[in-house]
Amino acid sequence: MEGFGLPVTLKDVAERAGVSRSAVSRTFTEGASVSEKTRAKVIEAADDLGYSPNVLASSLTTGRTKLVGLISDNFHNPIFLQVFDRFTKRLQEQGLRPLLVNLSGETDPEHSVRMLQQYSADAVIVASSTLPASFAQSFHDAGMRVVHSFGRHAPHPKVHVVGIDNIAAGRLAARTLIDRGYQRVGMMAGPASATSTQDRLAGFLEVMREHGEIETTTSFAEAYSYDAGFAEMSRLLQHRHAEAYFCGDDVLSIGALAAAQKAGLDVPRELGLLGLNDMSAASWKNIDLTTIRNPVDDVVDASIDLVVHMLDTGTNEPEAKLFDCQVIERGTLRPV
Amino acid sequence: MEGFGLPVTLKDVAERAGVSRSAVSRTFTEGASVSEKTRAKVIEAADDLGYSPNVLASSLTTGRTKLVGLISDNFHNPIFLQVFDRFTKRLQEQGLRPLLVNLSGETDPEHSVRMLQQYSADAVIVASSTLPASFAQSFHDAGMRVVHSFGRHAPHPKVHVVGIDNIAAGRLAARTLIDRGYQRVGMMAGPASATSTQDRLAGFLEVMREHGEIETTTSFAEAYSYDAGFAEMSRLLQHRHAEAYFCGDDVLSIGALAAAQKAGLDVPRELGLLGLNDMSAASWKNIDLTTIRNPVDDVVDASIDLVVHMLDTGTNEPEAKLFDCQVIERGTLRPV
DNA sequence: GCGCCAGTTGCAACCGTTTGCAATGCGAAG
DNA sequence: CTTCGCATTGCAAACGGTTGCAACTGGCGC
Repeated sequence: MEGFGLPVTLKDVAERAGVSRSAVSRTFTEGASVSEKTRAKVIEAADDLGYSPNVLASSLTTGRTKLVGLISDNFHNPIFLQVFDRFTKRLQEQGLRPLLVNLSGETDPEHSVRMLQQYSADAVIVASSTLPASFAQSFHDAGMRVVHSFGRHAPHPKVHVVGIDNIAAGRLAARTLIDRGYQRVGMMAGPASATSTQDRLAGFLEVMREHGEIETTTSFAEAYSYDAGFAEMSRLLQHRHAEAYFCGDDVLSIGALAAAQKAGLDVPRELGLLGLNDMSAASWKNIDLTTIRNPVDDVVDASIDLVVHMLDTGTNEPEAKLFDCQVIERGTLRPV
Repeated sequence: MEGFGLPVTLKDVAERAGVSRSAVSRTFTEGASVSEKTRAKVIEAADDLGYSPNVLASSLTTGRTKLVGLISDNFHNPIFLQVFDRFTKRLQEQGLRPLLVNLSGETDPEHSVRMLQQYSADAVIVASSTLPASFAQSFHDAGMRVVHSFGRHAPHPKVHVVGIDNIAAGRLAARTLIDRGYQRVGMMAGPASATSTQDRLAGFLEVMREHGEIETTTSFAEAYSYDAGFAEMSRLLQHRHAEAYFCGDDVLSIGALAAAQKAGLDVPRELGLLGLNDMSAASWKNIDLTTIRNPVDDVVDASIDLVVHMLDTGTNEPEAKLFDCQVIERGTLRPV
């Protein structure tokens, strides 16, 4: 059980155990035909030498690397730390290895496709609530197995999608504000280009249209960030504003909250705020944000299930799994 | 430039270009001898077929995978999202690929060593401020190149270490509190087992010992988390407590801040709080935490420089790079 | 004691690439 | 027109594994 620098190979083990290389290979591959006797000899020799099979070499013939591309463009939103945590843990449990790709600004999939092909990744997980469906689809077109996590449910999807039902979340937000009797409401959305923004807004407006008596306004922050939320809310507060806002997500809400406080408004008495995600900071007592919870763990788990299933069965019938959200009552919205 | 499912190999390109496989290989490897004419033919054929060389296969002969293990046990502290962001970006810029490993509780390196060996990672980055030096060293012992980021500077290190000077940070914290005239100070540290905690505490106490006139106390939170900070500060406030606390890190500080507010204490008038890290939430106006900034970007960049240097030159003379910290003035400490 | 079969084993080819080496072509110098 | 040298090329053997196939083994029933 040593394992020092000098890489020990199949051949070394075979020689020491006095068997053929095939025998060694077979004792390390599930369900291959080896007698208990030789297996024992091999195991012993392997342990002595500190051998562990080279996955990459075996991938050449088996075609499986157990590498899974984990692509995201969201390295600023704290909720994504939870996402990465869960993804990595769960993938590891399945014996899969996350190859992390930081899209950071890049919006063209070509480069990522290329590089994941070079590493013959077994599958790709696109973890982003802002990228369009076409992005994930590029991987599919390149012949890779892919699931889009936190993505949008397209009408005729070519790839697996799992996420939250953003339209339903928008509706839920609207109903939540209505139930609390607000007469003037607004949505302070994220960047208009994000698919999540579009859907949340659509759901929100859909319900509000049924309530003509309630004055409804809409605006867009420049990014899903604290600063953008602060800036946008500061702007809104300069004029006649709504009594309560559904914000695109939690960081946006927190920025908005800070702006409200700075303007001397009492939250929730004078201004209501509703977030989305329920990132851990939302529950901090010095934030205490009422928000719609994003069941991150469920989304991740379902994504991994799909990945594993694809890998096991080879099938690729695109599936869409959308989870519902629920509101978490805290201190930034007045009670019903 | 197609690239559909059916993987296209060196051989395919060679046939289409009417050259040998070696020729193709050579046009894709830096500084190999190929004439412009054949190179052109090869490039064209490759483009037509959508070929990109299989890194894994080539790694077999070259011994380089361009895979870098990125190991962390810190998937809860928001500062680490910044860390991952920077690491992934910078690695990508260098043409390296981060293979993310989530230690999550596991404290034994053996498993990770094994798996990174199986993938013949070119190098390993251990990104953790809590793991002992021995952890990173295991990778060294297994013959891998490794740098420990955010680690502790050991007297005779076997591996590269880059991080912040936690002892100096502790000293700085002490001086900061002293300068502001606090007469009773405390350190609310993180878990005693974390190396960062030990060093910060040591530095803090070192300076305080020179100031016998100032009453100094120490306590440990159970984790580097909001909840632990809240709990520990709540406990402290039940008895006679210090006028100002240096907290183990920012999340701990924020928990402490919440506890202070809940107890009706005015911060900073009745209680001073000093954090460490300067994670992005610290600058939110509704937190506004005075804190010691952790130059995360510098640490990451220096780590990557070391990795690249090791990969280029093969040398492995262990080096320690420690960065200094500075305090960021905000609203949780009274002015000098 | 013989034949049969299922379970083991090793051989050798292959996975997609790199690379040492020898063979080739070519231009320039004599 | 030789000769020489260098740049270019292809062959074939690696790299560390897997796997189809044929040869072998042993145990069993007859």
